[in-house]
Amino acid sequence: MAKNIYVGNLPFGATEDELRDLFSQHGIVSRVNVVEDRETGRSRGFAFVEMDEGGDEAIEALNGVEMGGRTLRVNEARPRPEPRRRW
DNA sequence: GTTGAGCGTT
Repeated sequence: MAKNIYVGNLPFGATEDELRDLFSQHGIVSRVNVVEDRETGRSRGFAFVEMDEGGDEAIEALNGVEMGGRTLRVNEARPRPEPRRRW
């Protein structure tokens, strides 16, 4: 089962491709999602990375590392707040 | 700068 990871304090210059490449060094990345403001289209400074394998190792290895002058915050993501309706 | 969004079904 995949592990969902939250990555905060991101430099605004960080992209999904960079995150995928970074996390791939510690496991298998199944999905990456940089969160941006839907009204402005600018980065909100955090992202989510889903990993099939090595998620725990990646969190330990990457939490607190510097990227673009910012110290990343990495930990397991919380469940989503919004109760999206499905059909 | 800190815990996601859109489609009208994915």
